[in-house]
Amino acid sequence: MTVRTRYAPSPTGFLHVGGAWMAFFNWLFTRHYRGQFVLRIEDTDRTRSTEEYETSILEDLRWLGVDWDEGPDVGGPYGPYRQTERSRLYHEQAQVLVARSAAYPCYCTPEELEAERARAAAERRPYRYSGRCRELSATDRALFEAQERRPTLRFRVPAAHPTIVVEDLVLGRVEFQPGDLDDFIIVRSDGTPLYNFANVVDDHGMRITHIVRGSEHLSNTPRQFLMYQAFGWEHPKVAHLPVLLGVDRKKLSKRHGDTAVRDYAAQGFLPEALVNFFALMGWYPEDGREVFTVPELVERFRIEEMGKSGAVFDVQKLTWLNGVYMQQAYRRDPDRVVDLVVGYLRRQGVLTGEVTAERRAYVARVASIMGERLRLPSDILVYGDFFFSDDVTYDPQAVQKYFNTDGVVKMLAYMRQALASAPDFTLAGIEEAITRGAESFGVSRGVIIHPMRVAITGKTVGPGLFELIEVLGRERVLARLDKAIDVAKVGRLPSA
RNA sequence: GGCCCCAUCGUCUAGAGGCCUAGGACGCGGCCCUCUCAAGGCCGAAACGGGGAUUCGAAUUCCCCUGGGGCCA
Repeated sequence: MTVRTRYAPSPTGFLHVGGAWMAFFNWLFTRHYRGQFVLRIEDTDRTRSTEEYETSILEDLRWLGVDWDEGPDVGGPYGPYRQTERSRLYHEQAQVLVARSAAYPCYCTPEELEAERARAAAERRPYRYSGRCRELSATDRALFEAQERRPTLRFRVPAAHPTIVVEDLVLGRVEFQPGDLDDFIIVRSDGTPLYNFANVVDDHGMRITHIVRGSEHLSNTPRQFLMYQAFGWEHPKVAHLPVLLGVDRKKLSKRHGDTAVRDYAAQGFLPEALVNFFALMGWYPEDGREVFTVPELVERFRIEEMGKSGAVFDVQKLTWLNGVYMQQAYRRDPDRVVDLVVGYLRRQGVLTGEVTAERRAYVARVASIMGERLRLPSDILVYGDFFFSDDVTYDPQAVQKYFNTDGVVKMLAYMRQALASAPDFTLAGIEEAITRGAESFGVSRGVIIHPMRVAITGKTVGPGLFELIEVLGRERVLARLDKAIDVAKVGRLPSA
């Protein structure tokens, strides 16, 4: 039997990392079994659903590398793949249930139901719909209709039904007592289907064999199983995955800051890092390895090994993993990393206008000497803002520490001349000049290097000094040394 | 309120009765390396929510409690 699964987002916002995580595991499970993955758009909330969001969700899924075999954009044999285009099906299937007396119209008004609920609360017993419309006669119905009451459709939970057993692929066996269920509504009085019901119709209609979804749907499962039974359909196998949590251990939501996949994309997180990180939230291979290619994940993933408890989305670990993938990406395709960095610098307004080949080559050189420091494109500015602005910002602590020593001015002036007259301004030439400088002052190179770094970059951290001097070029380095000498003469920042 | 799910270091987790003085990773601290930072190497702090029960022996099984989450209302 071919495995068929689905991911069914509502196009009411951008793809969320929680949703992406769920989509990814559905996809991973499906690909592991060489199955078919269906994308269904649950756009019944017409007030909040938009085409733009739908498009963006498809884009973001593709960006992550999650592809589908059937969906609203590619079609397929079991369409349509948008719920709004399937209303006729829900209506037809509802009538099937009514015809079988598995569902019935309920004319109770919200006020009447509220009264029932209040009474239950007063008597301190759990509220369940009384079932007063269960056995309405034709006359009763005619009477209600005459009052222009618009009925909802309720599913008739079979009396004396045996325990409903859910064999969950992740949670194991979970039992539900039918007596705890009341006759639930499947179609609203305005004729629109409820989530649970539409889901059953869609999943069966789309020949879904395995439902992989969030654990918030576990409680819906017995109701859905009952509906499958009433239809005479075999229910799909189910797997309920935990929900992703924010740092406060609450379900991840927009309150937790950046949660949209495109926010992460915009920050320069790589899809392969994100996807690898997703895999690690809820599943670990037996050998404890953490870095995996997607094909490896597809091969090794087993849904039975999924964790049952909710995982906190830890950006720090994601960032670390992104660094791992950045290095790999740089080794394989430096242009890709340069593109990311250029994109970041443009968004930051550091690069403006057309990025010429020359400008790009400069960024590429900066990126190359950044090495492992580049975990995210933004690290280019964390460690190398001075590459993109001649107006160096001096770190006060750095000035304090390295410009207060006696002889710094003299030493910087000396080195300025040494670099000005260095026969060749290559890495070797620069290193030689500095080494000679240290010798003539009778100090170790570090004594010279630290103040020079502060003088040229304004900070104490960053790429190797020789490299950075070479990339900056003689002219700019000399200008910065001149300026720094003025600063060092005062020994502190000019009070500005 | 009823029902259901979950529970190991700050975080992601390994662990399916003895291999656990509870392992790894991120993060954190220290040392080494080193022109700084990062990377790398070494070291360290850091967890089985509580209580019963079963067993020669429990992180691992069962029960209760607590805490968190969800569905229905």
